[in-house]
Amino acid sequence: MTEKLRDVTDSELAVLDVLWEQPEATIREITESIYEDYSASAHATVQKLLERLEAKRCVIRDRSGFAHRFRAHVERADLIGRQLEVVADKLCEGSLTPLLLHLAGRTPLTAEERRLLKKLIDRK
Amino acid sequence: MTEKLRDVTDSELAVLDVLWEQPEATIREITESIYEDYSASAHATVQKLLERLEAKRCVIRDRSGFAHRFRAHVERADLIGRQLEVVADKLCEGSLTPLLLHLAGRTPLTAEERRLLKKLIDRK
DNA sequence: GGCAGTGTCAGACATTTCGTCTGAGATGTC
DNA sequence: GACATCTCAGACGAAATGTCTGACACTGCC
Repeated sequence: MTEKLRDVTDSELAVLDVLWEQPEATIREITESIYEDYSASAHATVQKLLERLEAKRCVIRDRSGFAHRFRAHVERADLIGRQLEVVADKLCEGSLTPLLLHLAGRTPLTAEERRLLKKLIDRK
Repeated sequence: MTEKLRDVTDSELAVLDVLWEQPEATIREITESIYEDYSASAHATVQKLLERLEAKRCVIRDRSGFAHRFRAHVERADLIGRQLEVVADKLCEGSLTPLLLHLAGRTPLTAEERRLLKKLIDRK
């Protein structure tokens, strides 16, 4: 379904961060969130980032109004999952299990997190 | 210590794969492992990849002989850890815990892996 | 000593990606 | 009509990446 959807850039991520904060926004609003001083070129830059994010299916564009409105089409968790798959493909022949074991061995956890984690593992 | 050590490319990874298989190798040996037919240009390509891997401190070069000999300076697990950190930095403010929880929720596991995993979580 | 084979190294090259920016033109407001 | 605001197409430079060439050094054998 999701087709290609290659990696998301840091700059693109900044745009997505805005869209994860509020349900939808125009280019102008996003630009003002990201750059401290608004300018025509900053606007154009954000426009280009959104264009690429749309191509990557990370964003949905509503063209009905004069100024287009954008909504996030992926959650942060989707991106996390995707990135983890990329790592697994590169280094573990696609299996996520080694990543899980790796993290389990060296991530500092609170007692509460341990409990939750074990519950997740046993879920079926 | 490890300085910059940026991301490792797929082609560079192919070189590292060879070096993870055998303790050390010359450029010629690596080239013959990767490309089906050896050629001067393939040799030069591998040379360049090794040069970059050396700059990234992923490989150690022994210049004492006529043909240099190379050894891996990172383990596959190091790279896994590094990549996971990159993902965490990009998407989870540097924390590995979300990654762990994410994976725990959706990685298919055998009973044996479950057992091992819980042991890892409780260690310490 | 000379020569063929093999090395290293420096650097060029085309391609792609990424962030930035400009200009043309459409649409809205007053 | 004048002006602000928007989209869109496209150019731009910098950087990364994989590939390749040419110049030169070392080894070993005749």
